[in-house]
Amino acid sequence: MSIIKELNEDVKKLVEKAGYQVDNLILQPSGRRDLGEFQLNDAMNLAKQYKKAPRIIAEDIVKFLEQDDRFTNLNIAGPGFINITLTDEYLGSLLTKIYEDKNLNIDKRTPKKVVLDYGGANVAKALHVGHLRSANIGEALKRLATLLGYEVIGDAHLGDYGRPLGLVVLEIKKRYPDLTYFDSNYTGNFAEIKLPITNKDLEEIYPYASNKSKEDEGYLEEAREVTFKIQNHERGYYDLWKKVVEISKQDIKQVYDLLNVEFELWLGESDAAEYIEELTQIYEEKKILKESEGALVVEVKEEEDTSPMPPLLFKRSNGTISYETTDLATILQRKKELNPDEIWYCVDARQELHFEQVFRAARKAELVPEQVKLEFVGFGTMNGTDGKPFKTRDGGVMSLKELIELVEEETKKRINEETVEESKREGVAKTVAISTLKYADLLPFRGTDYIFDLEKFSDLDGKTGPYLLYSTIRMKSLLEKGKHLNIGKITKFKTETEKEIALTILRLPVILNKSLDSKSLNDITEYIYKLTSLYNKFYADNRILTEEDPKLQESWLTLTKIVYDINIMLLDVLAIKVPEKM
RNA sequence: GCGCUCGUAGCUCAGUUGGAUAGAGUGUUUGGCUACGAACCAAAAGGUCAGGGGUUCGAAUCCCUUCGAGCGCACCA
Repeated sequence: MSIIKELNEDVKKLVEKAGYQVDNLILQPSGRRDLGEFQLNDAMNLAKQYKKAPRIIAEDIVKFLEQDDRFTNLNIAGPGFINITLTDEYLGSLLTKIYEDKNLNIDKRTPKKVVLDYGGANVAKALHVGHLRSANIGEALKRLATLLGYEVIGDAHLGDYGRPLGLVVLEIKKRYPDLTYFDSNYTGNFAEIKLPITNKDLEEIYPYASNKSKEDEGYLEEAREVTFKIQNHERGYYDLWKKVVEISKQDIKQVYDLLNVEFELWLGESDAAEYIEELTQIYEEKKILKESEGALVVEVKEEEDTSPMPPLLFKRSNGTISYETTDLATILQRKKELNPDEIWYCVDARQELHFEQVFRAARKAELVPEQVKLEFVGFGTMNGTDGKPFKTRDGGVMSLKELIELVEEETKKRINEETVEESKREGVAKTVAISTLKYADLLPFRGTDYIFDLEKFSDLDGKTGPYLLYSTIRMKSLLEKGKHLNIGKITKFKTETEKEIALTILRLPVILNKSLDSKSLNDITEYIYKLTSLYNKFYADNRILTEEDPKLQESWLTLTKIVYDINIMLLDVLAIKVPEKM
């Protein structure tokens, strides 16, 4: 348990001694720092319950708080706010403990096994700016949950099934009709046959085929047939598709590597497809499937629904499998192979209805036990400055690779040539560019749409990734220059800024848990900026290495180390790498 | 039509189970390197929290309503 939580418990006991019962007591940072460091609002809430004036209750509580020598400057303000300040000695001792053991500043949770579905990559399509959010949020959530004690298995859940692949294979057939893959008399092993196609070709072929299918009904019908053939493992078609997936996967992985996104599993929709037969059997046995307009559906509408709730499309009238069904099969697969306590889906908010249907259909067939939580973690859409989904000037969608390169051009210009040796400059420019993108992307609340402004994303000053990297590197540099000096105890504070830093450090456990509760990273991105900017103010106002008071100097160095360690830890949670120098 | 998410400074966004005087960044104006790294620090200016009503000690936050925006509503994924 964190030391700040222990302090909360102690205060709670004192309140109980005063004769009042509080369920969940939390010392909040005071909104009036001129009156105290923390505020306790419970007197107002207790007033109704105990039918007493809130100020009387506050006075009763303060009487007991006054007996504890860890507190000072206790006062009551307004309707009954109790302001509490910690003595310098006590505050310093708390920080010293945190320096000695980081775990005293984290509240771990009861372990759980979670499967996290994120990324959103589709085969034969380049990752574009719209894929940034799922990758960043998913990866950071995974790391955060792991830090707080969960076992999290990230799955890329590759979009490697369905009509898009049918379209790609069809178009390849049109362009290369003589490929061995299309020779039904071939008896050898298709896996050994080379495909004269690169990932670049695929990225061109898919949009072409997709557009053509919208204009040409016959072409679309052919694509449906090819999709059907692939889904039924027809020789040649199935093997060609496998090959296409392999080529595409390698390219996708490269981009995720750049973003520091690492999946534990690289399963795809097609892997879940192996469970479709078993899935169908379950639904048939439980008599859940219904025929409707030639298709098989699952009714998921409930009595109390006020919103539209169409049935889940299990099998299309043409015999192909819909993505609703592969998502159900994936749940079955995860239950059988991983048996998680929870499954989280980090996907675009526009898919909410789809997942509601899937979750209901899964419950209906009891694919997972009742207590297994299925959670939709939707994020807002990335729009352009015109408020519509982001497009480049020529109307296309900007690929992630292009975006990274654009920002990299900016970071290259700013590299300090005196500290970074030439051979490392390119790598540093890339690391800094990625930090810019990731931090800007994680800054807004997860659920709301936000504007993708290239200028904002290439901004390197102010509340940005580079600010955090620069400041953290500067702390490290300071610690290295002062490594011969004493470090380890915080016994003195000289200014309010230092106390502010100390109090901010103590908020960490609450921030981490709040962030995991809301499954949004903006609490963490705001927090790390707050902590860092406070430190930078302190840094600008004081000369640590030449300070003559040895106790003050040790306190300052110790404080620096704690802030540095928190930054390193939180940047790692956000999957942002810190270069040695920049 | 039904439903979901929203509307906060010129712009982009925060805002704690409802808490005291609504905050950041950016932009504008201005000051600070012979300095532990200036991708930094400091100061000024900038608000009818979309409008109206309600709940209460207290509302940007909860409820109702009007206006406005984006998104979703089975054989695409």
